[in-house]
Amino acid sequence: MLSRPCTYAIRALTYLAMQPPGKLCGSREISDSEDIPNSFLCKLLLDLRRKRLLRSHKGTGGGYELALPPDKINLLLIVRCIEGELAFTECILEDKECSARGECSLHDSWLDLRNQLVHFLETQTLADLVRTRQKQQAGSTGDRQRERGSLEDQSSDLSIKPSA
Amino acid sequence: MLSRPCTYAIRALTYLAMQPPGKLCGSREISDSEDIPNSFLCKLLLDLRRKRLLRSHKGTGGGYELALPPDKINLLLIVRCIEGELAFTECILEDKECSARGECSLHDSWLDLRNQLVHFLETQTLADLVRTRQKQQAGSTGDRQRERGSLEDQSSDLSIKPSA
DNA sequence: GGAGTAAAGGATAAACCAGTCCGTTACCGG
DNA sequence: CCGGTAACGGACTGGTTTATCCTTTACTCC
Repeated sequence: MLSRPCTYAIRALTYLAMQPPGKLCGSREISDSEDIPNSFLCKLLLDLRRKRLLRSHKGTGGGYELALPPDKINLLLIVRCIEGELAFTECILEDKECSARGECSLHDSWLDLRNQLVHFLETQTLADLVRTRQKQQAGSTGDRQRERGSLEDQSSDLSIKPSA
Repeated sequence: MLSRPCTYAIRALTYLAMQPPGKLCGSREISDSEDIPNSFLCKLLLDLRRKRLLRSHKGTGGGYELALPPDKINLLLIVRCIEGELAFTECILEDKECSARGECSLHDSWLDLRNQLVHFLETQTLADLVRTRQKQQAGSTGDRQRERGSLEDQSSDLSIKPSA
């Protein structure tokens, strides 16, 4: 449904969204925590930086941080960064685009569904994912995050905007 | 969205659904008409035959025909033949299945959407696709289907409700 | 039964995507 | 300004998907 790189990107960004503002995370930290192949993640992070979804800092103590507040980054944005702008524009039955109506036998009913998918991705933001994750972790073990104390602050914090 | 083999299969079956009952079509005829690589199509047709969606006949005058009336073959059936029974059961963010709730941060909202997709595929039958195609061809050039006369009979037949 | 035709199916090849490697560049602290 | 660190980015690998080739099997017609 979503490509592997896409899911990696979403998970990496979610991880970053859970960090206290200003905190930089190295690619290794992210890939270890999220169980993503490091070298591959680096490429994705590079893409995301080029598309201005995150900022990077080289050298000692460097790393990545979100370039936007988590509630301003929706999944569609991420998917389009990774898959290209044409994600979800092509036809379900042919290779071509056929955005015009009536070009393939499924088109009209399919368009509906696709719009729903796009809308779904558009309304789900990193802030939403962070919230869900925190709920899950609170519900289950809830001890993997203990070393960072900022989770509570953030969940109240996410609806506003930080960042430069 | 749908894999290439899936779209090939759907188009091939749609082609067959447009034939008069009893007519056999060779793999070459189908692949030429639908612009699908012939050798690859043969494999797909074989799969579809094994799953009892179509019947094949060897030898002179042989070929393929649908094993069921077009309004009894929905897209989900076809997709599952080609992709396997587990199509659309996996999670959007992880590799695993996580059909149980709350296992990934997107799960609940995603389930909704996935159910809609499955429902969409389930309600669209070959008969529907044939109808749409015929409308399109009538609208545009409308001369490529002239040699077969049975189109009208079929379309009156198709409007009955399938499902379940 | 033999020639011809068409599906069956295994072996193989090309293309694409996911993932790795490794050298380079840039920044930091001393 | 030097060594360490971490992002950058190109070249490469491996596996899966997509597609082809070719031999075998089965059927029809003569």
